Formats: sequence, C-alpha cells, structure tokens
Amino acid sequence: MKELRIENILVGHTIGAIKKLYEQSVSPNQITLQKTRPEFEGDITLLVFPLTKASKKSPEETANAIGNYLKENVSEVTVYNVVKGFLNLVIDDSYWTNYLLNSESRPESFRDQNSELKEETVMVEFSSPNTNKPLHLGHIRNNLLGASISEILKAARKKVIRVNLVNDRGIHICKSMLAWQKWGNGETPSSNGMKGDHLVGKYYVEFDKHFKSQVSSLKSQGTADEEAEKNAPLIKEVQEMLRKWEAGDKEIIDLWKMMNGWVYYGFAITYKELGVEFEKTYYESETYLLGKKIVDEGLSKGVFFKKDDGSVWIDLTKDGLDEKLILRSDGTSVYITQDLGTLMQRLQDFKDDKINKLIYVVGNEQEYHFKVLFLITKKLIQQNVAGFGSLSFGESGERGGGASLFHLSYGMVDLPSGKMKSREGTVVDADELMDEMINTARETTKALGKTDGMNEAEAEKLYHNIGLGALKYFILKVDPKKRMLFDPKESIDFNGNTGPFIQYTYARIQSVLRKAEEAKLKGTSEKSKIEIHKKEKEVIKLLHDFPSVIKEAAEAYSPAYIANYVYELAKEYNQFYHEFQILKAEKEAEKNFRIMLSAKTAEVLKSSLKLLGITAPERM
RNA sequence: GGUCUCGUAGCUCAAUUGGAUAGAGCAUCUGACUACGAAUCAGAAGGUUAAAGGUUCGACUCCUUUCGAGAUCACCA
Repeated sequence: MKELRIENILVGHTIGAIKKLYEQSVSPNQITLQKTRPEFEGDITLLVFPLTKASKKSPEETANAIGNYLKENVSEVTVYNVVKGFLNLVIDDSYWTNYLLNSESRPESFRDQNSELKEETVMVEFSSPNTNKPLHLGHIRNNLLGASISEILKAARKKVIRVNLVNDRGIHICKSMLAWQKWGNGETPSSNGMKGDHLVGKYYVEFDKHFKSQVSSLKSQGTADEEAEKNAPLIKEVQEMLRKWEAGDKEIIDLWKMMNGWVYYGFAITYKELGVEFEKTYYESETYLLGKKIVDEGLSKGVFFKKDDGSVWIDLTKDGLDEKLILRSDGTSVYITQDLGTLMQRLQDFKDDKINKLIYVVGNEQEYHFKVLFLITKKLIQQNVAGFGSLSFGESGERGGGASLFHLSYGMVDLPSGKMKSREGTVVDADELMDEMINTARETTKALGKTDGMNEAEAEKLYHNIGLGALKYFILKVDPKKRMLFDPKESIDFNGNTGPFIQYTYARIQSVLRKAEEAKLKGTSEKSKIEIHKKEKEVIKLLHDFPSVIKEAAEAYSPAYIANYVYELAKEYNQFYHEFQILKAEKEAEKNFRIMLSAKTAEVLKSSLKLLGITAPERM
C-alpha cells in the first residue's frame, strides 16, 4: 500500500493555490521544498521566490497568501510563518507518528514506495582487474563503488546484472610470464606459501627491474632513449612471447593458464574478503576476436578505414576528436577493439533481459577512451554493424537524458606522495590494507572489553565486520567524482564520522531492544496519547527521508548520499538516546513509543549499511 | 601546447544541484559513566569558499580572467 507523502501533497496544493489565487498554472518542478533550518520554526519550507513571477506580488505577500491557503486546505499543515521569501510550514505531529507506525524500512520495500521510479534492467561493470598484479587501493574504490551502486539501484527498482571484465591477455601479462620463466626457478604459490596474485605481481616488478637495467646499459653505450626502450632484448623477447600466445603455442598457453590460475585463486580470496560478487565474469581473451569481426564488418560498411600499412582507423575529426586506431598494422587488437567485442557478447548473453543501461565503473583517467568508445558505438548503430542497429543503445556518456551507455567516472585515490604506481611499489595493497583494518578492529575491540561472551569464531567475524565497515565507509562517503586522499601513516578512524560509529549505534539499539523484550515491552504505540519531543521528531523526519535519499543516490550514482544520510541519522539518534530515557521513561506510552522509534531507526541503519556493503553487528 | 577536472577550518570531507548566518569528523582545549552500552554525548576555538570581476531578489554552486594542482591527448590497458 502506498502512503501519500507530505511533499507530494504540498506540491499538489501549492499548484492549486497559485491557480486559485493568481489564476496562473505552474509545473511541479517550479515548486521547491526544503527542510526548515533548525533556527526557524517549522518542518518543511517552501521557497516562494520562483513563484513571484506568477503572483506578481512581493515574496512576503505571496508567501502569506500561499501559507494561508495551505493551512486551510491541507489538514497536515497546522501553522506557518514567513521569513523573507521563505514559507515555513509546521506539519502536524500525527503525520510523523503515523509514518513511524506504518513505514517499512527494508530496502526492498522502497521498490514500492518509490513507485515513480522506472523499472529497468541495468548492467554494471566494475572491478576489471589485470592478471599481472594483485589488487590495490584503487581497485578497492572501484569494487566498493560498483558493489554499492548495484545495491542502491536494486533498491531503486532496477534489475541489476553485475559483471566483471578480466584483462587476462596482452603484453603486460607476458611480462610476468617471461620473468617467471627466467628467474622463477619453478616457484609456485604452494611451494612458497605466497598468494597467487602476489606471486605473479612479484615477477611483473622483476621484469621491470631487469628491463630498466638493460635500457640504461644501452643508453650508456650511446643509444638514444626511445631506441633503447624498443631494442632492449627483454622487450623483444616479450613481444615474441605475445606472438606465440596469439598463435596458440602450447607451451606458452599452458604457462599462461597456470599463472592466471594462480591469480584467479588469489582474486577469489580478495573478493570474498571484500564481499564482492558478480553474476558473470568476462575475459578479454574470449572477446577480443569478436571485436576483430566487428572491425571487419565496420570496414566493409565504411565506418572504419585502412591505412597503407594495414592498420585500421576511425575518423572522429568531425566530432571534435582525432583519428583513432582500431587495429594494429600487424592485425592484433587494441583495448577498444576488445571493448566492442565484449559489448556485443554481453548483449547476446543477456538478450532476454532487455538491458536498458550499461554502466562502466572505470576511473576518470579513461574518460577520453569512453568518449571514443561511445562515439564508435553510435556510428556502428547507424550503419547497423554486427546487429547493433537493432539495439536501443545510444552514444551518450552524459548523465540523464536516457543515455544507454554510461561511464561512471570516479576520481583516483592519491597518496600524500601522489599517484599510486604498481611498478614503483608505491601502492597500498588491498589484502594488506584489509588485514590491517581487521587487526585494528581486533585490538580496539579487545581494549574496550567488548568480547565478553563471544566465542572465537564470533569474535573474528566481528573484527572483520568492523574493520571492513571502517574501510568501506571511509571510501564510500566521498563523492565518487572527486579524487580522494589516503594517508597510510594515519590509520582510518573508528570514532566520529565513521563506519564503526554507525555500527555501534545499531548494536547499542539492539542491546536496548533485547532488554525491552526481556521486560516484555511490545514497542507498539497509541500515537495520539503522547506528546513527541523535538528531538524525537527530528529522528522520525530523517527516517521519513530514507526513500527519497535512495532515489537521489540512484540517480546520482552516489553511495556518498547514503553514507552522509546514515551518519546524520545515527548522530541524531545518539543525541536522542542521551537526552531521553527509553526503558525507564515515566509513562508506559512513552516507553513503547521510544522502543518503536529505536527499532525503526535500527532497521534503517541496517538497511543503509547494507546499501554500502557494510554489516550491522548485533553487538560490538 | 589542445581538451577536461579540481581548489571550502591545521587535516579529511559535507553543503538537498542557484536559497536563509557555509556544516561535520579528526586533531586541540573544557565538561558528562554507581546510567537503557562512553566506539557515546555536551561545549569552546577554528573560514575573505585560491584571487579579481560579472550575471540576479540571492552565488561555494553559473560566466570571464588570473594563479595553483591533477588527468588525458599511444600501433599501452
């Protein structure tokens, strides 16, 4: 059953007021409502400035007239006041208490409450690791964003398909392979106990070390910089290895399969630790050939053109860009070729799901790449290449506007020393960072003596939840578009605006609720009997905001909206908790009402945390 | 050099997309546990929103210029 929300009621009646009072019609988007600032009396404020065009009266006069109309016609509006062009409306307590009694707070329930949201199928690509090195902090941001946005979209009535794209082939993969072949002495993850992805990463660094020393010795013999980098024996060897790989050389393929196997085993552990899952994983090695087919067809239909050396290009000069390479002169594919193949593969695989939107969660360093990819897709659709013409995919990377391919471009995670670079060893390793967080959680929890009555397994699970809660919140609370700074020397906090703060608030409420149950208090309330206090109303108002916060977060693709909201709610509740007694309240009705308020708050805290991929512990 | 982002308290981040006196946390200082859980709460201090113009009822937000930081412009991914 859908409740009519007060905002909708007010918008409707404000339009009515303008019509009645000034014989003008205004559209709903001209009506702006906002929360009343705490220093003024009221719950909701209507901005009348935009309406003075219709009224042709001063803001104050207009505000008073509308205020009067709303008070007469909307039973929920009890009192109003006007400050400059701001019309502050007081909403009757019964509206808030009714909301509290009737609301449902599981994210799934908002699928119904947010009924104006469109139901559609969205594919979200994220993670997208390379198999030549372990995951680092940058990948963590990517994974957490992808996972969280998927949850948020689900709560906003979308059907979500999460996909990973593993970059498992190419020259960089061969570098690790060659280095292992030369200097590995048959070392394996089981022989030295190293996690597979870390072992392979070690040889990627090893390659670079030897390569650099070859380059510098060539340079000291008088070779020019560029020449040295092209002619170093190691680079020649690795190129030869890639050719053999593409030719299907058994020895090389076996080596590749073995080492990638190590990496996948390592990744699986990291993903499990992070709590990230996918409906399907794609491998570049399985889609790049399909990309080449698209290029062939595009060539014959005039989307692409061939240069004398055999390389294939697209001319994007009319679109304000450049000529862009699609296929190398030796016929091997590049990144963008593979992306086209993967796109087509996905559309085929999920034909029955009728995908409306595909979101690529990829860093902002690749904005140019996606601009090009989307433009190429548009041209392929126009020429009906590879069946693209029958699809509804658009070209736009712009937010909104019904665009079907969207690059969710997020900012880099920087260290105080600047950008992270794998080869230079200036990365914050994902596994190490998670371990550190869990250790800190373990130490802090023990120091606070919170493990009483827990067995070892429960305690370990708790440390994991808190450590990862801190890490996830730390990363997700920042606007995805903005770059963020991480200082490894300063450990992530557990106090203040943090994940554990919210988890603690939840656990504390659970403790109260357990005691309430022991005391056989039901937590229901006859709303009319009690007077609600300001702080209680503030909490209810925040609970009331939850559905619209989900909607906004989904539209902006921003988990930060959820993080900011849930922090606000936890803070507000804690203030209430300190100010009022719950189980020891004077009147029975107050007790029940406050238990109810606490229980609902806990539900929303848990639901919000879930949207961020964070677990709410029952005790901590 | 072309294109694109960004610049808010000492530090890390907010500001409902143009709305009221720019808010939080950390760090610093002060106070509150014999209490339904102190990973909490209350308070103090901290700002010419990089700078200068402009647009309008109203600008951290939009436009122009300057300064500063970063990304990108590969037969890399």
